[in-house]
Amino acid sequence: MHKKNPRCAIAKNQNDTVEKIVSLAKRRGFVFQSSEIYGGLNGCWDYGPLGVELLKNVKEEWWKAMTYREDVEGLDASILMHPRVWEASGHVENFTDPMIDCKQCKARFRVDTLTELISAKNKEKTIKELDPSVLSAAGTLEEKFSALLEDPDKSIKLLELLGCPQCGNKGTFTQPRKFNLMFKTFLGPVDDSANIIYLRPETAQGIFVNFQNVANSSRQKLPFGIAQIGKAFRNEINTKNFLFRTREFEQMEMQYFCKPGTDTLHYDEWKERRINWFKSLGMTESKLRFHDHPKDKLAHYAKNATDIEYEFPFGWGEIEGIHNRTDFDLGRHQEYSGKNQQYFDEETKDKFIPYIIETSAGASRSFMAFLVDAYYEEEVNGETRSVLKFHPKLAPIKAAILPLVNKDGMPEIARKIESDLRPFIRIFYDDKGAVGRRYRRMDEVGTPFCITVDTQTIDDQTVTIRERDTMAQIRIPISELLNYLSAKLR
RNA sequence: GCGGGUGUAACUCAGUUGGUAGAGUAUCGGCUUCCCAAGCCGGUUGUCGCGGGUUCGAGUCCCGUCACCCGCUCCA
Repeated sequence: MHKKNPRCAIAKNQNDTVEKIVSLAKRRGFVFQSSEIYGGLNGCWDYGPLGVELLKNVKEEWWKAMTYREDVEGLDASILMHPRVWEASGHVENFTDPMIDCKQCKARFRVDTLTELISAKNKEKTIKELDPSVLSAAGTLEEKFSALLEDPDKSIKLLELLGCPQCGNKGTFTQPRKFNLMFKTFLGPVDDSANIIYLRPETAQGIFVNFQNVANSSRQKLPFGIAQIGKAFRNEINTKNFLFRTREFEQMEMQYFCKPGTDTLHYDEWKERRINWFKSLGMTESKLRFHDHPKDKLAHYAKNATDIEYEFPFGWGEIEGIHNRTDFDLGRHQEYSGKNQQYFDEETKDKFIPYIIETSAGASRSFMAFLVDAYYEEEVNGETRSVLKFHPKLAPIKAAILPLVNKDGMPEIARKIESDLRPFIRIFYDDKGAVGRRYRRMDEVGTPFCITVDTQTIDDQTVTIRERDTMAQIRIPISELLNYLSAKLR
């Protein structure tokens, strides 16, 4: 009866759905805007009482699925890392492209690739206008032009003289802006450029640099993985779509180290395991798909890459990436650190740098996908019932305890049940208002079970359990409650 | 970053040509209620996003700014 009808049946359009969820998230304490009383902070969100439970459950299920295995170890690396890490990883080089926009035609250009779009004749003419002495200096026209573009003082004037390659207008460029996606901060109390370090833009590097530590201390042999959950930070140009693109986010990553030649096999295996994880927690299968990266668009480190995408109301969006990173990362860290990152295979007696299969899921994005996927509006007796059909393992509150009326000894029995269950299960006690209203309140926050104490309870020590999705009730003895619920939550 | 839209109670929204801010829902306290947002009585809730300006007077007009949404762009 877990029917998966289109959740937009009542919502007027897709945008309404996100807005309703954002509203519900705030009203019921899932997600608040960061620093809200100060007007908010762009792209930052706080998890409220129910949100933190849902997020914790998502992470816990991931942790169990990924590390309760013989071949995967856990790790929790520091957010701050040695600056050389980000040189080795390629982030320093690749995260700092100055960009300009044409105010006229709205085209955007990377300054470092702008030179390719300008004709030689035009370059010469523009340089002559700006500073004729440059032309007589050594070097090719390309080099001179690029040098001017990179010069912080001269590039501004150069850009004023250049026509936009797309629309031809002059003087329509914005100032060049550096989009450095890594957050900078300072190690130590002195704001000295020598002390610049970064907030990690991904958790992966913390795993790579600990490869030898974990291998040596855990006595693992290839193939094996290292898993980590943690915050990462990217100074995104645009934040967008609620929790989907934020500047601070949480990743759930597992890097699987394997022998070259076996990498494709492991890549395929982890692809299947990872999409099945989302399915096993109730995510609608038709809203999940792989999006394989075309070979010509792969990142510099990858041999193969795919995204697990979820169909959000605003379209398909990546919730997890699975990449074959080859020996790029360990190779680079070996090169930059000077420390050997090879693995010695006892059986074949050969040494090699392991290949890495990466599974990198967004905890915040998964949170949002599970939240959006669970949201339904249903017609019940002419009224709209809004309900979050979370998998019981993910539900923030597992069960509510409701005395049908506040008299005849029912509250006393209900309170006794509450105190018996509370050490084991996240529960909620509610005696306010009509029971129908209480059921609906629990539906709205996704509580899978409601335990109701009624007159019959007083006679025979049984209670009803009302199931969220079907609204059907069964009656069981109070003494069986914990067993019953535990089985359902397992 | 550009363009467009929106910011008024916890939520959804009214608010007239500028004249001391409202509704529904929610929430809280009662009464009533034996199973799906029922009813009755009463109570609480506001930096009108923020800052300036115009004005005797600004939620309303102007400027700036912040945040959110949509589109473009971006997303090693």
